[in-house]
Amino acid sequence: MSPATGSPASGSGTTAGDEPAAGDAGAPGGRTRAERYDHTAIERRWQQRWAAEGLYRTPDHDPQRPNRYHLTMFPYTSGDLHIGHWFAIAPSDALARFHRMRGSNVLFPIGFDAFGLPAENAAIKGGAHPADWTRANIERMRGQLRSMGAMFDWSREVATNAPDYYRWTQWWFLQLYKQGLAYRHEAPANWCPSCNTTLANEQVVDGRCERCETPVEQRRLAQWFLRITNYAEELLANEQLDWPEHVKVMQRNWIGRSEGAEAAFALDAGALAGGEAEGDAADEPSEIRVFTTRPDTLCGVTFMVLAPEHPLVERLTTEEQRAAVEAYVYDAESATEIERQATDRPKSGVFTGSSCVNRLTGERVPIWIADYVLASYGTGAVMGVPAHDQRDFEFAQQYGLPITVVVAPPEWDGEPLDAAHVEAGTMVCSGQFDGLPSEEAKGAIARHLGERDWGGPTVTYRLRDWLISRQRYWGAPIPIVYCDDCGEQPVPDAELPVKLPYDVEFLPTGQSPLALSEEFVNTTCPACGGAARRETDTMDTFMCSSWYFMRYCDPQDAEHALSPQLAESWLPVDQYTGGSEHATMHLLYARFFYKAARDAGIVPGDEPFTRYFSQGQILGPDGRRMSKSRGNAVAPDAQVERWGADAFRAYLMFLGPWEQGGPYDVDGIVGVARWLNRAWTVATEPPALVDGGDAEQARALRQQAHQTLARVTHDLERLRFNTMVAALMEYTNALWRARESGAQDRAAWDEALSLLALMLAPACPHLAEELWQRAGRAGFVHGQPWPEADADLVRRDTVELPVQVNGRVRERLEVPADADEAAVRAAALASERVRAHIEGHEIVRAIYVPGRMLNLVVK
RNA sequence: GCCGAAGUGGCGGAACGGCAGACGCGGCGGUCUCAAAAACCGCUGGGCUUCACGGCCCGUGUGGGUUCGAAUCCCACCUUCGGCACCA
Repeated sequence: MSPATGSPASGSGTTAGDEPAAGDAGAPGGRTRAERYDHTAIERRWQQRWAAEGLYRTPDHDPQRPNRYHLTMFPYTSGDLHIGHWFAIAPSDALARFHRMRGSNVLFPIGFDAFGLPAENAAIKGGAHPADWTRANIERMRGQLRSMGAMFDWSREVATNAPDYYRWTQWWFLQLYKQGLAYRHEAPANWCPSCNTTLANEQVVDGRCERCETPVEQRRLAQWFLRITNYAEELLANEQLDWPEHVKVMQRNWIGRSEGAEAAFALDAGALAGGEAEGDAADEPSEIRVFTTRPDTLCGVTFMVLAPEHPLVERLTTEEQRAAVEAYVYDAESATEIERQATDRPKSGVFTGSSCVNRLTGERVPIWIADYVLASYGTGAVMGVPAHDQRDFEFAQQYGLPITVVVAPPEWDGEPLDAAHVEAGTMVCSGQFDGLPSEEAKGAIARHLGERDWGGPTVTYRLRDWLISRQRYWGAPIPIVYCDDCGEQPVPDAELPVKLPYDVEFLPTGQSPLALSEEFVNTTCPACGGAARRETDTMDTFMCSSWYFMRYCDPQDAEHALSPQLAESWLPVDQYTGGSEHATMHLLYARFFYKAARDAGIVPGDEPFTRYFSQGQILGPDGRRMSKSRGNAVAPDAQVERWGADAFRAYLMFLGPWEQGGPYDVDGIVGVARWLNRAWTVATEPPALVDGGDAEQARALRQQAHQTLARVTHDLERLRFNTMVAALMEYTNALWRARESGAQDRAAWDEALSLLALMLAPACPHLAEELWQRAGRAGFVHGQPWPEADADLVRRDTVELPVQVNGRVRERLEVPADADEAAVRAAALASERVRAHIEGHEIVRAIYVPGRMLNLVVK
């Protein structure tokens, strides 16, 4: 087995005979016949050599190097790799390489997110089976990924559709089930009529399906949910994570914590109209609970509103109102989410005929239903306080309901309001709470409710439990069996995986395709051995991607999803990179998964991704999202073929700050290509070299090299790839000029070229390797330690110091970097140009920042 | 409506409160060539001025402010992009 980290001895610089003659480029003073920079041959050669020598195989432990886990989001198997993949992966690879050279045993794995709708949709269009389509795509994408020259450890590749992967996805589901975090529940669910499946809340964007933009409807179905809400508070506490602030804010907004109170409104005993049909009085509710962030307004309640889907609606509806209520409920349920959520239409609702009692005041208020109340938030019921909530105000106006002010606006004269007063004020008409500032009354009333068991202070989240059931074929089957006698039963671990059958009519019909397969459905009960039926829904693919980074640590383990030892040695991920479009989906789900795994004692720490960086989005040359239909897509393969992977990688890094993204200018890459050609020429056609050359010139060259090294190192540390490339370009230009200026000191020149290859290694791994090898150095450049910049050389001895008069630059002086103020001031006053501006004025002040500038203030 | 990020040459962008425009694209002029491409060399924010070297003024979305000094910090506004939104 080859050494995993490419120790210097393992791959010697001598090359096999399959390479073009390196020429005698290194010959003293030799300007030999020019050899072109042949990126195609170079890249192919080194990719083969690295693979053959196992350079990037990462051992689980290395006695010399600490483990470090770098991860880039794995691609979906949608077909060809697009430029966005390159933009996401190339800088990540550069970063991983940098940390590897800095001495870590870096794990940088890759795999495929392979289950999900696109495979089925493509299959429906093209006729190929999703499994075959996916396999073909993986094969093609593997080749494209290899063309990047990234340091992936391919021995750890995972694909989420492989039975030995989804076996463990199913195991995770059962693990969560055992932890009480997975449950089946019948409720109205988001339904995409085009994809023919339910969707998680996170997958509904502006009332439309995240994938196909079809307006989402509600359907009442029994579905599997994961209790992500159990972790709402912990997921909210993300301040300490080293993540982009905007992503943390998005997650916090998504979780949406609201502090307030729950209040129970009393129902009359036997008041429920539908009660007799449902049977015993024991389960007859005696109250309606509401959630409010404004307990201070409780005495201003003049009506109660339930969501049309509220479970009590039917029983609260009186005979006289039944027709109207049923018509309203029907309309509300058949409306799309977009229609339901439109805020600009007038409020509507229907009276149920029943009433309830506000226990705080003893007042009786009518119970209405209205579609502005959401069944899925809070308790699905709200107290109507028209004086202090604009929605309730509009509703009260619409239906002539009373408006009672209980929080008096400052200077209020008792006149009726023309809009809700939602700000703070002084309590009125609220009995014992009168006179209190409303902010204080909030807590006082909430506590009052708690003391009497009428509710009390509480916290509500916008976050809903994660709906993971999908009525589609191409996913991991949910490992549950239903038995008439024993009910819902988990499939025993030993029977996993529950295999997804190949031979199934997978066209989506709204019914789960697996339900059509007798062979799949019919099974025996794990508890009693009797006949039973399998769950036929599959899991949301976000389940598969919530733990893939764990599997990379232990990809072949047949006994565990991952072993505790390997979890301990690799997790959590040190550096994660990927797009922030996953802020409230994958990144939130993965955090939830990790916390559940932690509670099960499987993984260390509390968070899966210690540090996360989100790159921006790469756009088409026209500044719009790239897409084939727009005709503005740039194919990476063509760029690689024409310019080489190294040039393409470097150009993607050079475009701008990585977190920003931006348009891809197809013409701009020539600048990078020119740069690499120059680097090639500088390295392969050196100037005349002499031992003991001009000392001053040699020092200047070494200074250039070490100053660049300091910049490049700093830029890599802060993920500023664009300025790293710019620094390398400047350095190459400096070497170019040095080469033109005549003979160079041999030692200085060799060091300068060696540093060039080392500094190129993260961004342009193939060219760096080629130059390293041509310089006759041992081992792979990627096995070398990252060089240390010499502080003495980085420091500048003299600086060009601007001299300002009243803040305007009038002169530039070449002075020693550590010159004292008196010396600089004297030099400044000796300057003709400075004198011209201070003549006839008095110098009242001077500000000197050593090494930066001198400012003379005159009057 | 609420929250967040960003506005700098023709373009992408650089710039610990201290020389605005690094680096690159494009453009202009030149070398090489029969020619073109490639490559290389020089110039390239605007205005005024000088035979010239040079000098002066303006300039980082707009308007104010803090400071010896502001692209950078503060306030208000405008625009663009992203997120959330009948969430009680």
